[in-house]
Amino acid sequence: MSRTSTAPTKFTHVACGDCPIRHRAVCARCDDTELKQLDEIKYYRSFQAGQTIVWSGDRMDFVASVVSGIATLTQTMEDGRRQMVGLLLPADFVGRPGRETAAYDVVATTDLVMCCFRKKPFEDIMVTTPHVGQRLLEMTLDELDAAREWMLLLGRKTAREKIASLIVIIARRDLSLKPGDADGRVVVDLPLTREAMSEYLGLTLETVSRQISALRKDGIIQIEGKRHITIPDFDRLIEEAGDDSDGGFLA
Amino acid sequence: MSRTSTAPTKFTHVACGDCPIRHRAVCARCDDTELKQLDEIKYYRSFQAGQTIVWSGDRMDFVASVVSGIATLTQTMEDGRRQMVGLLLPADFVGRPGRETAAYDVVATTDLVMCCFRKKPFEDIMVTTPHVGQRLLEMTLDELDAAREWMLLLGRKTAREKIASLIVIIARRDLSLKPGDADGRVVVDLPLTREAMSEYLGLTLETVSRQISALRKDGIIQIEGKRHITIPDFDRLIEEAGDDSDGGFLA
DNA sequence: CGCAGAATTGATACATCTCAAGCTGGGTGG
DNA sequence: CCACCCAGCTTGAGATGTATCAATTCTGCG
Repeated sequence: MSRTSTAPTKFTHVACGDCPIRHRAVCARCDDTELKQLDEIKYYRSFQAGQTIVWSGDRMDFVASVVSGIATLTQTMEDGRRQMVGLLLPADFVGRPGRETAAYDVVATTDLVMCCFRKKPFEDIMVTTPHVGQRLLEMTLDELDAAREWMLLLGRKTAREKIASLIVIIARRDLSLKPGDADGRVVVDLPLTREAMSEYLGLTLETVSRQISALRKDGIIQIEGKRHITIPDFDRLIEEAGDDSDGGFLA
Repeated sequence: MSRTSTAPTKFTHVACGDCPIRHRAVCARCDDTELKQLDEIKYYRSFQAGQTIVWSGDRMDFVASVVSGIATLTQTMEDGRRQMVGLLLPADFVGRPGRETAAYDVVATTDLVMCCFRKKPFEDIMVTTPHVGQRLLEMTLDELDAAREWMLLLGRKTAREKIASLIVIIARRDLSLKPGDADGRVVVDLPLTREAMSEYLGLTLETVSRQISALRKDGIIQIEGKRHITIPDFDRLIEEAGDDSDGGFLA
């Protein structure tokens, strides 16, 4: 259980007011009183890249927000086939109030910090104060929309479109944080291994690799190292993704 | 706009107390006062099988519950590829509070009756009373779970497993209404055409047809007409679906 | 009866998977 | 400090599952 190379930033107990995800997480709408209630039942946990946080079927006595880092939700079939069903970025919520056991494996893809709430008291807060439940509904509806977009990708897109779509999704999330020039050149670092991408996209790792190479050969993307991608023409990539073009970039 | 063959049951204005979905829909937890508020902003609409209720991108000034019949949510790509992303049964909710335009096509698969609420007043009720939002959160979390199961199907299952899974899903929903003998012989009527099944499963219509024939030849299912299916051994079908066996039948 | 929509079946093409062999870069121990 | 090692990745060749294109065959209904 010793720490490897990069020690994750230590959050022993950050005041909610100073929290980096204060305005986007499940607590976004809370007033000072509510925040204080949450503060009393919260604790931080850190995980190393690659670590499995929860196994599907495990008893889970907390819910949590991702503070920093990236985690995935994955389903596994008996014979080992795996499908990612959630990609959790900072501010995203993990766990389901009212459920005893985890429905999916939760894995830290990078070093990760989570703000955990003991489940029972969290459920109580949800009943007594409106803002947590309201925000959670909003976030869950967003996740459902994302899941449905993902279903279109899994059911109908070609391998090349899937790869292009994934890069677009990651690039957009990056752009939503640091503005950058809307249309032209875009630079992204993939936070996923080829294997994790294949689990996201419902492909094999080899097909992922081949299609990335193909996009590179066609000049749609440029690659340095394994993970660092430059997109010379973002609109061109969006076309490759097969998405309804209309943008929705700022919507 | 004339009525065809089977005229749907007419619900001009049913008292909420007598509503067939009273205890399962978004209003399930409402007390009499809340119910009365909803009653004031509701109206019924009927649709014929095959009719498109909403087009993706349309302005949508209501949200609704399915009262009877079946509807689908579908996404369409520019070149016409289509993926179903939602299958709505009685009590299921349509629309998203706080959103202006529809994100998906909504199509009546059978004759259909919906209980519609004007959006703005509905949103007001959600803010002022807790029970509607709480129930909607619960339902949305259930839908998200279903979507994630669906993603595993789309991303990792074979055509045969997809067909078997779909029959299991439909059979379970039927069983959850009328009890029936838990394990043995099960009888189902498919509420979907082969084409609708193909849109659900991310397959072509021809592959759906072939795999149904294959399951029939292997004795996993028996078919009378196009839609009526008998499952002599439900556990056998579940195996074919590739699902984690543990059941979860009554959970 | 005969039509039209729905479904089945066949032959072939093709995208992706599978199995297998190398490559690459960064960390480690000698 | 260098050689090795190994996880992550790339590339190749061939197998295979599903899509595509094209006839038929059903079935309910006018």
